Amino acid sequence: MNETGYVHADTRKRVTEAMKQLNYSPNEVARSLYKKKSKLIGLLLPDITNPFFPQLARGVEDELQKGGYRILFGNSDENDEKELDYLNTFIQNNVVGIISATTNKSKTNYANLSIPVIFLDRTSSDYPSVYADGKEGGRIAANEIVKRGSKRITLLKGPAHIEPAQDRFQGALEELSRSDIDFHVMSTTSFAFEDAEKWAKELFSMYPDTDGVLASNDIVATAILHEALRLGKKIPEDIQIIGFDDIPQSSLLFPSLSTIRQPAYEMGKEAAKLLIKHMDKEHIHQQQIQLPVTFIERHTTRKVDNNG
Amino acid sequence: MNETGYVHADTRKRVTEAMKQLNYSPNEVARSLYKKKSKLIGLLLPDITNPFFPQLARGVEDELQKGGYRILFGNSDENDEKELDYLNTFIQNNVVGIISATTNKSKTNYANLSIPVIFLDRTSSDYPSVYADGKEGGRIAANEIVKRGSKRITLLKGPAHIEPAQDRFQGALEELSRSDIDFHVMSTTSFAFEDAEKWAKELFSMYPDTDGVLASNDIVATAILHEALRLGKKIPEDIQIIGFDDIPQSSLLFPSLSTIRQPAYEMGKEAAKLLIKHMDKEHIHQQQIQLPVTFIERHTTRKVDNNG
DNA sequence: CTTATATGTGTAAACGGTTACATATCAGGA
DNA sequence: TCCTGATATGTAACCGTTTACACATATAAG
Repeated sequence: MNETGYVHADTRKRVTEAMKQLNYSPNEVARSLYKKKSKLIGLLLPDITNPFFPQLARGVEDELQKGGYRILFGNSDENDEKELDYLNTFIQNNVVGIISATTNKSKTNYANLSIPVIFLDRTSSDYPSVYADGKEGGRIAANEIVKRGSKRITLLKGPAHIEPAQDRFQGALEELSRSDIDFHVMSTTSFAFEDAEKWAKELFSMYPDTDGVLASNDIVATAILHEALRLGKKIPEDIQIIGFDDIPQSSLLFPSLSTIRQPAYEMGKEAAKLLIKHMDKEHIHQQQIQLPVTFIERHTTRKVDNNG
Repeated sequence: MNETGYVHADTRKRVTEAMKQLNYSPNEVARSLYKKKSKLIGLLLPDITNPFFPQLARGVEDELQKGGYRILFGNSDENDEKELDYLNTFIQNNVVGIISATTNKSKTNYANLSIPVIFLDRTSSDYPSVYADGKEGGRIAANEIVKRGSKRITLLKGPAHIEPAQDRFQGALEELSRSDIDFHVMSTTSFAFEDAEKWAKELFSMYPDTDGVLASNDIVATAILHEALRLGKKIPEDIQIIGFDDIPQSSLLFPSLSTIRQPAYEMGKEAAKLLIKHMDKEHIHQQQIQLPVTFIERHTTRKVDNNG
């Protein structure tokens, strides 16, 4: 007997002792079946192998664990079919909520769900979501690199289907357009390091006199950094590089990477908190939580120089 | 009707169509309740935020996903209570198997489980397990650094409660003892980068003339590398460093890190395969799968020199 | 016509909990 | 004595499947 009715202290004790003796633990499956509710939530990430996501995942877990929730986990690889597949098994297993960092553009996969869904690292006007201010991040990056004297900037545009990549690109584009600096845009279609190495080579062969690169994320920035070093360029004297995300390894590079930091762990936590509020049917004021982004000055950018 | 009895093709078609129209999908919870079996497996890792583990996790997922299994995921932080807690909820949710990369020494937590358990990145004589040959890795590392001319070696001993850390230490110790090289051992108690930075400082203040470091893993090696660089040492001329694991960022460091590679992704896959075999009650020949380890020569070690 | 086989329908128990409700006992207060 | 509240016990329906089995019908083979 949990919660209701009159239970004498002695009886309660006898029962708990019996439970211990038989080492009984309630079957969550049966409970879930009757209640049509479990203590499970679904977490869908593009690829846990991408160093940005473990932080997110950990934030989510740490927060959900406090509420006694457990995580059903899947990698979507940004593949619509896989995503739908996971979503189905999530609901088949009676999850009470979903946190998704991946999405088909239209979000049709999520339209008919009767449980709360939080988008993480993704924006949405229809669904609650938690994300960093990518556009502002792009602006900051552009502003900082210009302030530090780069004159021929290459702006890397991330994969078109990845929302946050486009936001940061737009922000940077906006800011660069406002300046009187020469720049060109180079489009990339993946965030994999092996691909990034190719873009890096291409960049320096097409635009050998580039003296500033705004990378679409830290992985791409790392590839650029490597290639620049390989070509004998001095960093940050000959070329400045600013990344995006501030994944853990960025501070470990040499020279360490200046970047725009997204607070990944906090984003995960916030998403979990927001989900719990939704599941508790609390009245929610803020459906969209935008976290701030900060410039982390390290050694791929020069010290700021007031003379330009 | 699945499988049994006579079903006319037409009827089958009518049924599937009806399913589609009502967009019915079977409730796994009810199914699981009756069968006392789910399609869920529990995956327990120390900390997904440690760059070694995402690869493992991905290997596990990719393989299990093929068999239609889904993952209930938890981070234990090598904390016995947390581990036990997750184990309990795993069984309460009718998981059909567990893959664990974490353990209380005695493995008492696993003693009374009626479902197959595979230890991953951990050795065990009582349970099936998948791990890399850490001892041999330690030997190789010691041999390679000696071969390349380091004369005053510091051997870093990882946290005592982490099995693989001890294996690689023993291997290196054995090999160094056999040589006529001076070396000293320094004990560390964590793999966190922030702590590693402290050991690095301590190492160079205690043994300033060290010309070779065998690190307990790549994170620690990275910290050593940083500190050496900060002190103005030339790498690999003044000091050679060999890491362990070959986490993705090791090739991205500057100079890039020579290390002993563990095939993390494959280890995850093998563990999943072995688990599936156990669940299918196949007769298992090899309960312990040891994967080979390889020396990855990069730029924190000198080119091999036959003169010593 | 009988029988075997193919196909379809219907009923009910079981899985392990939760919830509702009915009932029984016993104390103390009116 | 009667009533009320605290405590304890018992019964049954329900959650959505799976499985077993009984029964009905049609068609083809002997």
